[in-house]
Amino acid sequence: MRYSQALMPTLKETPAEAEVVSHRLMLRAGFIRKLTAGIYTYMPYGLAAIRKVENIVREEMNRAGAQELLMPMVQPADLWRESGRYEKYGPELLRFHDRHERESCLGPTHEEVITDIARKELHSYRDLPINLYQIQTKFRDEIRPRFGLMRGREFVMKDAYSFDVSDEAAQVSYKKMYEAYRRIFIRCGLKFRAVQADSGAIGGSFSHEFMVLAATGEDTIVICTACEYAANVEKAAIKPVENRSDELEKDLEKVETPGKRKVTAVCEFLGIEPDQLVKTMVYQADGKPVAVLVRGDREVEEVKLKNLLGVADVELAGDKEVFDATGVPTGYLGPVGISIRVVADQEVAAMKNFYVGGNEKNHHMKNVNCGRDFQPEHIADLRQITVSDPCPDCGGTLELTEGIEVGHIFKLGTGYSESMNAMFSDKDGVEKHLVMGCYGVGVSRIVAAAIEQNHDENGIIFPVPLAPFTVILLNLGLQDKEITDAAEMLYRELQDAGVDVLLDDRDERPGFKFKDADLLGVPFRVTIGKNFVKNGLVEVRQRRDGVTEEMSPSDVLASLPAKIAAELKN
RNA sequence: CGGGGCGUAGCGCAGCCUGGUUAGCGCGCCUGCCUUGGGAGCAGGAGGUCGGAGGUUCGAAUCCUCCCGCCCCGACCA
Repeated sequence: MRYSQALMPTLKETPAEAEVVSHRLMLRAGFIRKLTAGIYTYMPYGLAAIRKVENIVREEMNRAGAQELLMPMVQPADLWRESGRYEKYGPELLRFHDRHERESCLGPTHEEVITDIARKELHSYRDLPINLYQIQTKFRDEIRPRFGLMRGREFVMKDAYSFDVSDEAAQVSYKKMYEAYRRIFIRCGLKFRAVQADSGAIGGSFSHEFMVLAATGEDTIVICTACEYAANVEKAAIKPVENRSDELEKDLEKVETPGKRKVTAVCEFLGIEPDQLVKTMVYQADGKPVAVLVRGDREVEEVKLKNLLGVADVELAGDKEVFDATGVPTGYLGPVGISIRVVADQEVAAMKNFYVGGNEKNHHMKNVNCGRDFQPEHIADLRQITVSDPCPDCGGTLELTEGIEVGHIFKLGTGYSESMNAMFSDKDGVEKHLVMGCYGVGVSRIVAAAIEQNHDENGIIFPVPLAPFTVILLNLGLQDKEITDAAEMLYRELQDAGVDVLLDDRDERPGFKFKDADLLGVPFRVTIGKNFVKNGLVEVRQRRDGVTEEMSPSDVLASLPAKIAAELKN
């Protein structure tokens, strides 16, 4: 590509809308331009990066034995009614009517369509196992799109679906995808972790997320420093508390706590520590109030709560909702004699003689005991894990870190094949439900994540496998025939050697070209200038470490393509 | 949807509080000269429904009302 003919509009200044590094750099380097909230045009250079990721994903999916197909984006509502998700999916599913008033939606994911294909085309155990995938633009009407390509409403996703004869066979398919995903993210040059995850709205029984480690990540993950354990905090199970303290249960007492509503204020006033107090949080679980008990210094993990209650949505209730449901102002709520459902974190059940709200303004209770003074409907793991908790697997020390979810794999089981009646005949002639798995990669998000992980103050530093151009060739002597001839020749020769090369033949000053080369993040920069006229040498500089060498154009040709090929191998 | 913030030239911003006649600055863009190894310099030039609608006023970018859009924090998720 000749820079003089390319639409790669770089910006010196950062548009005000961008907050995170990848978004800022993608705007500055001319990757993307926003059309409206969460919806972007992929400009030529940005699209080239996306294509690089797509190709890696495609190669690894094919290597794992999956087959590519392409499903429709516009889907009939009736299909979604069959799976029960038309009602369940929520407002992320963009619904609309076509000209014949037929209800339709834009595909946020494709379990329904692929299951429809499966029930029509897969009839025998002989057709199985099979794994079908596509790389496609998805639309999810996110509540709050943000961070550029990190969370857009339109985004490029690879989604794959496996079909098996049994749970055991599905486990094999799942493992294959797990391995394929590891290879994909390694080849993309990303630092990542596979973590145990909640299976969320897609449904299913077992799942892993692939997290790129980066401070701007929207997820928090726990990693064990001693063993292989790693999990999303939403999922990270906390070990049950073994033995309850053998302290004697004391008599229940009411104490005055005028104006003290927050845990810290109550503790300070009563001269106690937060771990002697139990807070009562009211949640709306699918619209119905539930009181959730956790120790004063703990946080409720809403995903665990949601799973325990088996509801689609939980939301912390507002002051008014709390008062309407219980007749008690927030801050003084407690489980003793409360009228709404109560669930307790397992830790609460093991505590003795603790403090809770008195269910009366300006009052708390002391010497409260679970089982004696109140009986929760469930006692379960409901709080968020912390670094002071032991590893659920080995008891070792945990670390917390932020991650960007770039892949998610699920064992779906037979949920969809049952609701949509997708069957096959087994060896013994018995009709059975297909056992499914589904596997997603956020292709456009990978580009954003890669930039989050690979940049400096001057711009992007592309890993070679993702770089739209691996070499940028700077002609610093446009007026000088000798320099220009050498640049043109090297440009052709590098292209012939299969290198993605960008020739900067723009009539700009050297500093300008250097800045753009850095901003674009091209891994290798070859500069032809004065030194070529003097002694026939060009400069080769690596973007990542700034290592610079002088050599003849023929040496460039002899060494660079091989070097690049080595980086691509992995 | 709840909370916070912002809409003035392609981009980044000032002006608004305290209304006043041709609405400024930097970058970018166009023309010319000059310059050529880290976003040069000089000269000239183009480019604006001040987000939209209504109102107050002799007069509105500025004050008031409503609407729209965008960004940030939360719930959602590849």
